[in-house]
Amino acid sequence: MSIQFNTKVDCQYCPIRHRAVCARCDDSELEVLNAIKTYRSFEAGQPIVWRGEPLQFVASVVSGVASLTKTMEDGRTQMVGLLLPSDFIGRPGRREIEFDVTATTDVTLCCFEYKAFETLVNDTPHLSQRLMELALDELDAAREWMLLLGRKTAREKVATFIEMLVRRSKVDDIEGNRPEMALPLTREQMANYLGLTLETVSRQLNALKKDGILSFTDRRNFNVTDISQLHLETGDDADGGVIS
Amino acid sequence: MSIQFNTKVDCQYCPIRHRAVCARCDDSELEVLNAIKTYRSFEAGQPIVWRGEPLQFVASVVSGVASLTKTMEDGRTQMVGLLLPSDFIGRPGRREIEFDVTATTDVTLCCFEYKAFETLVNDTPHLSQRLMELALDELDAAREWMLLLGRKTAREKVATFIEMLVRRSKVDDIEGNRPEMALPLTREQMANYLGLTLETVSRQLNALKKDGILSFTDRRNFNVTDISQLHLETGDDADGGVIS
DNA sequence: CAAACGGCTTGATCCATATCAAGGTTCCAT
DNA sequence: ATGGAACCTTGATATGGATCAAGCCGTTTG
Repeated sequence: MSIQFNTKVDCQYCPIRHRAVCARCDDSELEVLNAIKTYRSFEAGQPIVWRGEPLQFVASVVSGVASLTKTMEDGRTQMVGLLLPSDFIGRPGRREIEFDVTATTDVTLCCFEYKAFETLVNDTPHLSQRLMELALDELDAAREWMLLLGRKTAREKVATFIEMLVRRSKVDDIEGNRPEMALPLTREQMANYLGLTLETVSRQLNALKKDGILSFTDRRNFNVTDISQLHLETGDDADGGVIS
Repeated sequence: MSIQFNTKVDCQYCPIRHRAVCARCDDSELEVLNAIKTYRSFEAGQPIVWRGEPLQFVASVVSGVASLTKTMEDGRTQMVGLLLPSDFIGRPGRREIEFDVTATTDVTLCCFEYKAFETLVNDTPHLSQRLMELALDELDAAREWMLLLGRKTAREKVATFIEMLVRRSKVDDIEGNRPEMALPLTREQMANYLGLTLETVSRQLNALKKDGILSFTDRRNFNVTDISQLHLETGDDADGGVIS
């Protein structure tokens, strides 16, 4: 099965309304976006955009996870970004990108035709400001990841990745319990994100499990059993840790 | 000696006029910038901004090289950016940064008081557009570096660094000869940029010299003797190589 | 001028992670 | 239900780069 064109949800009920590129838009601006947007779905594993291919659309991730990857001639691969719900694909003035975008889980995108969106951005400070914020957030994230790739140990890398997943999908229930979470990536994809091999990722995940920091219900679903210890394992500043 | 406040150069004669944040500005916009700008110099090794400290000014690098570094509690350090002439320090809406900015050579900055600049950006699309371009360029560079840090060998890392220096300081003379260049970083700083140790950097530089790719007049000054071989050593796509 | 210091090189050794290899589990297609 | 493919685990071994160590060079300091 190929790309799905789905029924679109009204912006007012959209789960990413307050974090996506439209976050600052008022009701009338939202109406314009609502009119031109289309939804598309991609199954896990499907390519969304190839490197160098001119973008037909820009989009917000509504649900699911997509990855940005760079590949060397000999096959070495580095993931350079992970797109979670509310993250944005595409930038004004850049019709081409120099990495591949792939759905790593089933993904639904809220798409805008490239040219129409660009025009809209020029007329809508609320959009262009938010786009700048999103770009700067990504820049911060990329630099944080440079520290991880260049200086952290395998254990620190894996712990940091898990902690990031927890932070980005903050949906503790009322009690503050952490519901079970799913790893959105295979061991190999995690390895490509963390600059490791899949064997090392597997060993480190099992080490964190053995040390009582994570528990697994199966290979993809886990709970964080000791969040403050997890934080200590990331190598990041001691203070950032939240005892919950 | 501390920070120097220098006489400022008129924008019309400014060496970074066409690449810096002001690149798209017209004459009248330039006049406004000219009126509010100040020059400051920092000696090699001096801090420019500390992590977490509220920015007093934003600035373009006019000459010299500055670095952005992140440091872990135990002292592990990763350089997350290298600012060469025309690069910009500071972003609208972000009064604090989470890395240190340091002069690695003697540096001259073209500074704008934070609040005044922010106001100007809001009223000047030529500025805000250019600021977005610069941010996206940095994002591209950061992602390129993620590939380097996560997947390249020590030799590829060093070759990539040298090639980047050559590319960014493109000033071949009329014959296309490459004049002697200076390394703007110590071995230790290069190591922190490349995710290596200083010993490994030293060994790889000497290996490139032994293989006839670089030649050194002293420890800091070198020539590229085989630019196409240098490119091959970077591990990047075969086509990007320019035979000059 | 000597001494101290920062930056760099070079050699010897070590070790974290890669690589190689084999087998297990889950899920899907026939 | 059977076979196969994708994914994951685990063990044995190899290795690139880190670490430890010593000494050199050039420059600054006393």
